[in-house]
Amino acid sequence: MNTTSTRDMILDAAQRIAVEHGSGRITLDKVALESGFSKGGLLYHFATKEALLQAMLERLIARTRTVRETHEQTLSGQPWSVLRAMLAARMDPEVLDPRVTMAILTSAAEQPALLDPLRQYIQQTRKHILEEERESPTAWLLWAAADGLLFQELLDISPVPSDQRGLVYQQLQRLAKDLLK
Amino acid sequence: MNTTSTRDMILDAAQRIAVEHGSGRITLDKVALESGFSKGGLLYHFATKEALLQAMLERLIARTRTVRETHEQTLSGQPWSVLRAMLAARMDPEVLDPRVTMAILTSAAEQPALLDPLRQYIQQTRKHILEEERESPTAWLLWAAADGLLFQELLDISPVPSDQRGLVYQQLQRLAKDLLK
DNA sequence: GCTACTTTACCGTCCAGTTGGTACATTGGG
DNA sequence: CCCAATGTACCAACTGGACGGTAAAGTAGC
Repeated sequence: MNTTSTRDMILDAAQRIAVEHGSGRITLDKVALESGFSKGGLLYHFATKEALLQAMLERLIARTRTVRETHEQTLSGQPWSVLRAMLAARMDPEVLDPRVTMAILTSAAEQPALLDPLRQYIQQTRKHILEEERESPTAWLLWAAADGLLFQELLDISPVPSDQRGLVYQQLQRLAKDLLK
Repeated sequence: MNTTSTRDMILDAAQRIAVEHGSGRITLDKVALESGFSKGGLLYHFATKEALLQAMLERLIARTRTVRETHEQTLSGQPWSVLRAMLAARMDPEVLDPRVTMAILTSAAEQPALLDPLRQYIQQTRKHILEEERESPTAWLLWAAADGLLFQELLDISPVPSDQRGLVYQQLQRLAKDLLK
């Protein structure tokens, strides 16, 4: 069926818009223009703009999950392999373009339900972690640190000059290895 | 001059809008209604909507700075007192209502320059920290963790159930004390 | 009557979603 | 095997409301 591919073409266009228009607002008209379809065409495949954004988010989550699972295999057997794989996946620039993330987030401010798939994924990951490790405030703190680094990047509000951010990230990995046993 | 107080009344109204309307979009019409002034009245005091949001942000920063300085006095003499004071100020719910923060952030997605005052404050704080301590990736990581906790709260994407988040915050304070010496 | 402040009425633009189609493929009854 | 009925994919034009901003006309205090 050609349908899936059309939907993907539209989502690709939406992502390109997010990237090109500086993480600003995604509009249906812009996506229509960029994708080569008419607005009516878009709305045939995604009933509302929210549905389109949700599909974008879901695709992003699916890709993140895949990358994480790859890292999990590398780390399997080691303590906290799931959390550490998640942290590693976060750094993969292929998956999580900050500008795309930002575009979804701004829409989420007006439509909190938009992030429901993300919340579900987060809870799955939490459960997955707790299946092999005990509760640990430190672990959740490191998770928050990873989120913080992402958002600092998104908003360009990092206290650290860009050429030194790699060190901070390495420190995150190191602490994950040392603090959690 | 009465101007200052009127400006503050308008900013208060804008914050109330941010809180009541679920961190969604702040509009001039809503702020006008809430403040009791007409829209023309608002625009006399703030030339554009962006100026209004910027003023909101600046007031927020000023308040955060005050709270931080109070904590600094308590911690003065101890290592990393500035960073630790900053982390402590972050926890103060009086200052940083997540919904107000979110409202500013969503506007910032379209107007990146809006956050310039914040970026300036961040760099000041960084400098202030480096005046008494050496570079430390761990310190910046803890800062990122504090940011991450805030954003998780904003977007309701914390992996930790709300009744256990206090433990994570405590862990942040504890690590700041133990890891940095 | 000048200055600081405030209002009312209005404008232009942006944008999600609707309407009423067209073109082409699929299918089932005779 | 033909063709009418039905479904799928897509489009161009339009609608209506939200929203940022403007213009001109007040009004109150000095």
